[in-house]
Amino acid sequence: MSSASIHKHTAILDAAYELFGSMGFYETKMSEVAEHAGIAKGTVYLYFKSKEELFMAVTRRDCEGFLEQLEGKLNTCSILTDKLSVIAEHHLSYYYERKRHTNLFFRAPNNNPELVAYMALFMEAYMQAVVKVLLEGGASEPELMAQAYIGMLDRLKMDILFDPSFSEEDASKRARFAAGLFITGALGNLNSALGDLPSEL
Amino acid sequence: MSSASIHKHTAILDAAYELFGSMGFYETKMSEVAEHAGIAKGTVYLYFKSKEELFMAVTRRDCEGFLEQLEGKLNTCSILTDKLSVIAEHHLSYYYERKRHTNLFFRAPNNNPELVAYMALFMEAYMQAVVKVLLEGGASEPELMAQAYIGMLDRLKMDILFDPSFSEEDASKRARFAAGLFITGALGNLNSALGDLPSEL
Amino acid sequence: MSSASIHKHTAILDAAYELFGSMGFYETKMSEVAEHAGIAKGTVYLYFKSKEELFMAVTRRDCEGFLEQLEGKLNTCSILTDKLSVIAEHHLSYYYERKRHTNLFFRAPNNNPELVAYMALFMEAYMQAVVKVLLEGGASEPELMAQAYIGMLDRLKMDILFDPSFSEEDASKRARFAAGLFITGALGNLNSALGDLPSEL
Amino acid sequence: MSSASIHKHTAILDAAYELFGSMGFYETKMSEVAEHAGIAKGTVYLYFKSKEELFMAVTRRDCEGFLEQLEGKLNTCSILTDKLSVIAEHHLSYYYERKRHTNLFFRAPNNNPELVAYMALFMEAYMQAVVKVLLEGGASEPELMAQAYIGMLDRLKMDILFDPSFSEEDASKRARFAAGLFITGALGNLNSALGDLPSEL
DNA sequence: CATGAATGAGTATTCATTCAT
DNA sequence: CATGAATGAATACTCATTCAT
Repeated sequence: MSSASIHKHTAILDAAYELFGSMGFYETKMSEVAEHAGIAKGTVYLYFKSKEELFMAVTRRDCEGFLEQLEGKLNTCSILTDKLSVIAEHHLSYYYERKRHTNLFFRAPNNNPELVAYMALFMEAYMQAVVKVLLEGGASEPELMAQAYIGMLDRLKMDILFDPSFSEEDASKRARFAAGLFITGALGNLNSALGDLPSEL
Repeated sequence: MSSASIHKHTAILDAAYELFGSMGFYETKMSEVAEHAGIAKGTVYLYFKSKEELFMAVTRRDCEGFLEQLEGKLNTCSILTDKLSVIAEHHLSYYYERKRHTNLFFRAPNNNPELVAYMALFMEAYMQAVVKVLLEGGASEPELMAQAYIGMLDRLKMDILFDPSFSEEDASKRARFAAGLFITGALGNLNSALGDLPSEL
Repeated sequence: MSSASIHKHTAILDAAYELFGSMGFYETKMSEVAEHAGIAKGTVYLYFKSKEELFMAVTRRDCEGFLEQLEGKLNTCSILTDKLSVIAEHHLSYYYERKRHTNLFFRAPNNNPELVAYMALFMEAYMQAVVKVLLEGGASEPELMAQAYIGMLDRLKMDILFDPSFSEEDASKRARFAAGLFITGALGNLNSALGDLPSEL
Repeated sequence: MSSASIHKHTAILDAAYELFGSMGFYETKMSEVAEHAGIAKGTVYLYFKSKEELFMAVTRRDCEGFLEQLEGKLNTCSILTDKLSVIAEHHLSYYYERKRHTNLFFRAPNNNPELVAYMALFMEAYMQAVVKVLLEGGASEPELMAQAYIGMLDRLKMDILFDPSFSEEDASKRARFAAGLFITGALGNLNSALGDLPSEL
């Protein structure tokens, strides 16, 4: 692929990310993607053979970016708790930067097995990244714990997406809260009523 | 509304729930809904004035059912930890029963402000139900903690939706795990490396 | 037909006249006609077997009223010029009263042979009424002259329909103008250039 | 616009003129227009963005043709009476050629302000063309006289439209009759009863 | 006679995709 | 490689009419 080709390929992905992310799959028109990318409608099909494939490519690029950035950040620290904090900060700041593009995930095409499969792979990869950290801490049931941690983060990101007044600082504060809660649990935060806590929990 | 009318109203909602839930909004045709409900196409429009309004009605009925069932279950126990377990069990079992209908949430229509507003209300109501429980335990920052707990549960439900071999018993086990992790945190589960835990967390 | 029936029959015609006249055939809904008439949708069909038949009935009643009123007015005078004035005044005042209901004529149903035939009959009857007057004056080619006179009047009524500021007095003035022009021609109104008028005209 | 585009544009207008003219707006289907034009349904929308816009374009082309031809014919003669004859001949021959397409005017779409506005403009332009001729003859009240003349012609054309046996020669004869009547009035044609003609007429 | 719930035929319009240039 | 004119499948919604009550 020539350098001009690569440039055009990227331009299409950028335009598609912008539109799919803000409008969703069904409300985005291929002609708009072409227009945004500054090329002709037919040209899009020289690079991506269908709208669904283009959506897949956009999703893939975004997810890979998420994981690569996470790896990079995790490599900057060695202590377990720092790593858990890094995960939380990354999750929330990533979505903070993408608050205008949430429909990439919420409004994906229906009935596309390939996309479902890819999203499962992505979730698995993300989980394994967290599992790896937890295993350094000797966790038992690391996969469930990883899922739980990711879930906490994912829900705590929601206000970021929907509350326009949410600041980057708020996001960061939430990240620290999440890491703390995950590590120490709600116990220390709840009163003595929990003295009744059954031992089997 | 006559009894025949109510019956037809319900039949349409049931058919729409089935189809929206499994195919998503965009891939569900009004003619299919009518056929499933055993009535003529035009009749659907006597009960719901548009496809979007029908989708809203289906969503509303489902969300209200979720909250009502949760309230009912919470009223059967009084101890804080039991309540947290009940929440977890409810969340996971509810989705377990609906594993074939996940697209009701994942593939909703785009650009529908009314739907977005309703989902925000629902999330708020769910969160408040959890907050109420946590306040009995004297929690500080109960809203963030509620969000975090719900997030954990939501992610832990994912395998239920996507893994066909997932059993109801697996769901129940996950619920207990989630409640335990939320209350005591990962600390007890991780090794001494966490002795380094910075105090500000 | 009972008195209640007659009342209902009339109520439907009145409602239909109102709606067909202001909205046109295609933009008027049978359900609206029923609602305006204060009866149920199905009841309309007890009196008129289709929308087209109802439109025919409305048209027929209106045209018959036009002709009957004209006859009545013509009977009040005996001089030829008075009668021509009466025709003109009638034509313009009739449409003046109906300015809100022009679509009864302009927006009739397409492809309805029965309606086309009726309108031809009406025009014929109107023309014959004028012909009868002209014959009293010993006109040759009375039919063409009648058509021409009616045509003049019909066009002169247009401003009435479309110009909201048009007053009843304006309408009356136009009627007198039309009668005068018809009788004496443009000749007296035009300058000597018409001295060149070829004899064969 | 390329030559192929212009050709297609024209083909659509021709097909639409044929169908709107004979069936009326509401009974003409866009798919039929496309079929008549020998193109695909979607292609029509590349040239005209809606059925209403297409109707407007057809109407506009027809009305402009009417006025242009009239101007051309009027320029071929200089004497007032000739010009009045030309107007009459044009009016009647034009509709004679279009006898199969009367519904372009009689069955237009309802509630289209743009169309109503355009038709008003057309009528005004037509009237002004006649007014210009009358002013050369020094007429007072030229606008009312123009309207009256046009009205005469318009009514005299009706038999052309509805009587299949009407010949082009008949049309021409009517045109001469109309011009004569307009200029000299009915007076010479009526008997002495008109001696009573009140002076104010 | 009166009702109004139910029917289902009918159509304008969109937009992903193709392919001749 | 690039274009953009052309295609045609696909679908929500309306409303005249019917008929069981």
